[in-house]
Amino acid sequence: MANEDKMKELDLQVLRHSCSHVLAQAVKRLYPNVKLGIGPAIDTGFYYDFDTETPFTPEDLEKIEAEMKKIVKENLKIERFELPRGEALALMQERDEPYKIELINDLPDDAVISFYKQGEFVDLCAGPHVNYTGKAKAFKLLSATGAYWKGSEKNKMLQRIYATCFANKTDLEEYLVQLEEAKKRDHNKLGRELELFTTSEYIGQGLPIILPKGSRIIQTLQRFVEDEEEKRGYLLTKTPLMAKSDLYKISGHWYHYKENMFIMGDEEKDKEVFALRPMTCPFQFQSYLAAARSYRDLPLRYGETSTLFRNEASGEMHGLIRVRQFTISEGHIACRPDQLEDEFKDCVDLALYMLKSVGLDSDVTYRFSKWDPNNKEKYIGSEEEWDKVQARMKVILDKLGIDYTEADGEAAFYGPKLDIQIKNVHGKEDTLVTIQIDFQLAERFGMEYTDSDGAKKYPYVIHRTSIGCYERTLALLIEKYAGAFPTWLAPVQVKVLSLSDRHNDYVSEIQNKFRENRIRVEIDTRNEKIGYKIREAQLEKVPYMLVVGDKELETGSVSVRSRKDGDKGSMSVDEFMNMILDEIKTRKL
RNA sequence: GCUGGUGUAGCUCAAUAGGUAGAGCAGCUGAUUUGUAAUCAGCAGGUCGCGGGUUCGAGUCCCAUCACCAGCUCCA
Repeated sequence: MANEDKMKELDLQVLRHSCSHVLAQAVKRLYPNVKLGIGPAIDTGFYYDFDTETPFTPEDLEKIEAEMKKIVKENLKIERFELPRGEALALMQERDEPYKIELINDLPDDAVISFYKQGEFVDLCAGPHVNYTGKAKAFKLLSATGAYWKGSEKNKMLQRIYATCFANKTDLEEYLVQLEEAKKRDHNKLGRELELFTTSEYIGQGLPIILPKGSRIIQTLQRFVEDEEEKRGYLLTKTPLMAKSDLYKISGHWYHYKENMFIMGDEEKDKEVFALRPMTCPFQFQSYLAAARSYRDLPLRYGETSTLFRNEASGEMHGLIRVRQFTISEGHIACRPDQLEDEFKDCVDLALYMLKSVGLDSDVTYRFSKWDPNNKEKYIGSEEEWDKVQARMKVILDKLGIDYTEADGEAAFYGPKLDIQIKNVHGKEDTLVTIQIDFQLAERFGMEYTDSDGAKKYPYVIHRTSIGCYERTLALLIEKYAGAFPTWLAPVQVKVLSLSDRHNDYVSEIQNKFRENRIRVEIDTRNEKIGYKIREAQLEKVPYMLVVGDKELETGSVSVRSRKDGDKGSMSVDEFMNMILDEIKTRKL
């Protein structure tokens, strides 16, 4: 980013932060009893949290926005002042702002305590700010939602108002249009419109029904993944979808993951209690345990297209991105310490190859997810072990030369992770691919191998996905391509359109030929005008439409229309077939 | 799980202040045999998410519940 752009970005942050004060001032004017939380600038604008007895309605937002416009018009001077801790607390006491008092008490002893004042409004704030409220001309309130104080569900839920603000009206308008455009790509809307998936209230929340077209895309991805894993020496397993609680007690899931598991039976009453599997690891470990292992057997790479069940809280489900049942390209690699680096690198290589193949490689970021040393009960293993394995992982990551951020408290309960993150159309980030180093579960399960010196040792286990879970990946692909998938992924690759019913036999002939060559083809021989059929195929986002009439019938050709470029003229059936087969084979994006 | 919003035909949406549901598209039937983004006509389609309640009367008001959406928390 150029220096100038950075400055602009910074200016915008300051402006947005000031705009959040204007919002808070407006709220205090209209609802004096409301208590102030915090109001920072964010990527897309800003928010402010308020403690209020009666949540804000959409009508309230309109009133607040009108009041904000007044404050902007009043063009109040924004002034900074500092107070010693005692006086700062007294001021907030006097203004009856309990959350601000808590914030002051949280500040370190040597902190400078600053306030910003505009007209009658005063807020505890580090700043900086613009100098007059008149600068915040281009803003818009977007939504009101609940948000926990200090982000903890143990605390009271405050009311958050989200808004956006730009340097000028043009930028604001542009952003709002962009928001609307993004909504059109939303997989949850588009995926249903394109008949890729649906949901049923009789089946339940977080349990999407993948329709034939969506299934075809997933199948294409799955075949690709399984073939590639086979090439890379993976061993395929088919393990059960459920197990007795005994298994999860060994793995630790029973103690660290129970609230996310679907458990069948009552521990008090039943002799055996079963649970649907939330992860595949303990199952694939049984495969390792099926024979005595030598150092020569390692690495052992197990792969499985694995369906998992996780009992997510009801409010957490989202389209295909967050569901209760999903299928994932799951894999576990047992390896010796000296193999760890190469195996890890191969996992990253595999994931990147997959992402590149579907065109998502430039949309992801990397996160090194570590444990939280202040929250040890969430994890198994000792501090020394965690430090050691995290240090080793860091070395590997640095050698890979990828640009990653570090995140405390994001590790799995059994080990640190490299998470490949992606943002959806609403800007919300999720994990697409994860590669984890597990230094503990092998020992728990007694997964030994005999080393060259005759000693029994435990291998490292890498838990990894190669393309993430298929539901989520499909969702992101829908959004990436706005439903217009590359030909190799498209559920329908060609649609053959007849001009009139005398051409129907020829259409069927072409259909059969394409099917034999595994080109996904549909035909439209309805008694409709060609323009109508084209419009429909175009809205279904089919990559190629073939128009056939008398001319084509006589010469054994087809008239090709591409979704992207329109009419491409005529060519022979074989010529077209070779072209599209090549496009599919090379996975052209 | 929490906060707020939404729920009328397959889809998109109407229904004045509570008086018994309407349109476009899709579907079906018929006519039209069509040359690159919508041919015309007719027909059919709804226990207004589900369950209670208030009322002479509820799509409209109240309660509960389910699902969907945005956000928080949580996560692949």
